[in-house]
Amino acid sequence: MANQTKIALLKGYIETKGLKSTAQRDFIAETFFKTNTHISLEELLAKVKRKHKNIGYATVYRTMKLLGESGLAIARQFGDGQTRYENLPEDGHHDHIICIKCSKIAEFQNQKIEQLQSETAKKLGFTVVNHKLELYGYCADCS
Amino acid sequence: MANQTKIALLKGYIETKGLKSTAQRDFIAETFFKTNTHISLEELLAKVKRKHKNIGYATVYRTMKLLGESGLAIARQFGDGQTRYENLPEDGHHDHIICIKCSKIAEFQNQKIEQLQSETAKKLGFTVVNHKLELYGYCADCS
DNA sequence: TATGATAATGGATTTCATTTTCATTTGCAA
DNA sequence: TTGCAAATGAAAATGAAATCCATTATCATA
Ligand SMILES: [Mn+2]
Ligand SMILES: [Mn+2]
Ligand SMILES: [Zn+2]
Ligand SMILES: [Zn+2]
Repeated sequence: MANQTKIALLKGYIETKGLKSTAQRDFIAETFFKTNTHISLEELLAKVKRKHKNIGYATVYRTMKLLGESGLAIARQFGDGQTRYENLPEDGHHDHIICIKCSKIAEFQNQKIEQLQSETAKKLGFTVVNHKLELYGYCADCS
Repeated sequence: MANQTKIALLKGYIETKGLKSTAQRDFIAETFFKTNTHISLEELLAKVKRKHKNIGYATVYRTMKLLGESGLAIARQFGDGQTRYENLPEDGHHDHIICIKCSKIAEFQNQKIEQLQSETAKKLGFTVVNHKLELYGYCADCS
């Protein structure tokens, strides 16, 4: 999805929620849409501050929360105590494997696992809305 | 595993680490071994304080960290910002499914999922040490 | 049993990520 | 334009967890 499309979707979301579009939100969102990592709020704020020194922590937090709610960003927590956000992947949902030595993050998709999850949940009477699957171990370089 | 066995294992672990056995550690560990939920440190501290008012939260934190390291307790984080601990399951590793309405937690085991995880990791050059799989959704009562 | 080295304790303090507060500014519908 | 609800940003508050430090406990050795 093109970043311009995302910005349009964001404006739509903001409108339906009765919120207001602001220069700060636009700039923070644009800055985020250009990233391609699992970026922390601290890192994103630093990027934002390069052009707009006066934008504060709270606005970045608030904007990213909004992007998360709207489905235009995915919040991730890899156990280091910091929330990270990533852009929507082009090819749908993925999960992560994290190196416990060098913190490298690899992504994977496995339709079979997803299916088994649903089946397992069904047996327990649950309906799955979302899930978190993280593998931790050593990457090729570190093992 | 019997709680007495666990206490013995803990003492062994403490010894090999060059640490010391104390009345507080023993009592905190015993109290924890008697639980059968995913207990938060706050809840555990409350239980501990019923008998020993002067035991502080720092000691509970430290003791549970020790139990986690020794493998006698499993630390869990279900996304509510609090670390929870659970006792070793009798029948080996399990994962969780959490109701996003009533917070009910169900446990499950699925050997096929575990196997697919290893295979997936292998393809990416990783060796899995541990993993986190949590399903979130609605339980039978809440859907 | 006393001693001394070392680890543990617990209350207080600090850290760190995140949230909230609040005075001020901004967006936007009428 | 103007009214006013929403947003902003600096600062303070929050809450979980870690750390500090004076005191206490453990334990091997004398
Ligand atoms: Mn990712
Ligand atoms: Mn469990
Ligand atoms: Zn690595
Ligand atoms: Zn429920």
